[in-house]
Amino acid sequence: MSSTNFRAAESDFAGQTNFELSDEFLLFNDWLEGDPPLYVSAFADSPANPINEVGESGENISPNGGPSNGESGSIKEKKEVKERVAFKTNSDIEILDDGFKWRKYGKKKVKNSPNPRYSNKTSIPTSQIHMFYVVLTIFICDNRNYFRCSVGGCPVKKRVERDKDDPSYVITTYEGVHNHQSHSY
DNA sequence: CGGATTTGACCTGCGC
DNA sequence: GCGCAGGTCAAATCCG
Repeated sequence: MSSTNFRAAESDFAGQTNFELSDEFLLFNDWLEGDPPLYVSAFADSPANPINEVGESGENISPNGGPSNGESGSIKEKKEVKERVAFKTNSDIEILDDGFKWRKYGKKKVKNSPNPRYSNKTSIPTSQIHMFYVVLTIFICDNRNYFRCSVGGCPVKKRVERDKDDPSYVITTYEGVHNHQSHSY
């Protein structure tokens, strides 16, 4: 499953301009070889290339048709399009080891999530049912976490969140290219 | 004690 | 102009 599917995704993006395969692809490939139960797909996510998801056999399953040729569309020209790679991973854990060291710098609650989950506010007195309800109402949410590569001067950022449509999937979005090798080397 | 994480505040862009 | 949401900052806190 995984690695074949993943390589299909890789080749799918290989022809795109504005898009360069980075070390994460190779590291994820290695990681998948060791953990075959996980399903992983990859898709491009940039203003010029909204979402091109890759199916099991590598075919493009995006409703927008085939992979973009990368030419900039009508999106705001002033906004620089950084290289961005997103991984969709079927996993219970949200923080996957991709061979790089990350420093968390922010967290956001995703509003109106169709798949609400409880936050980690666990110290709720269960005897107080009313309060329990109130607290849950306030804190039901999904979180989006923001990370920066902890290597000084490296511009790479990563964003981790649950898939809105299927909470069993974790979407990890990488932005930029590392200017160094991973710590696993 | 130093590095990592948490979390509320702040900034910015966008739609109405 | 205003409100909202996404993204980032930075002080406080945690933890090895």
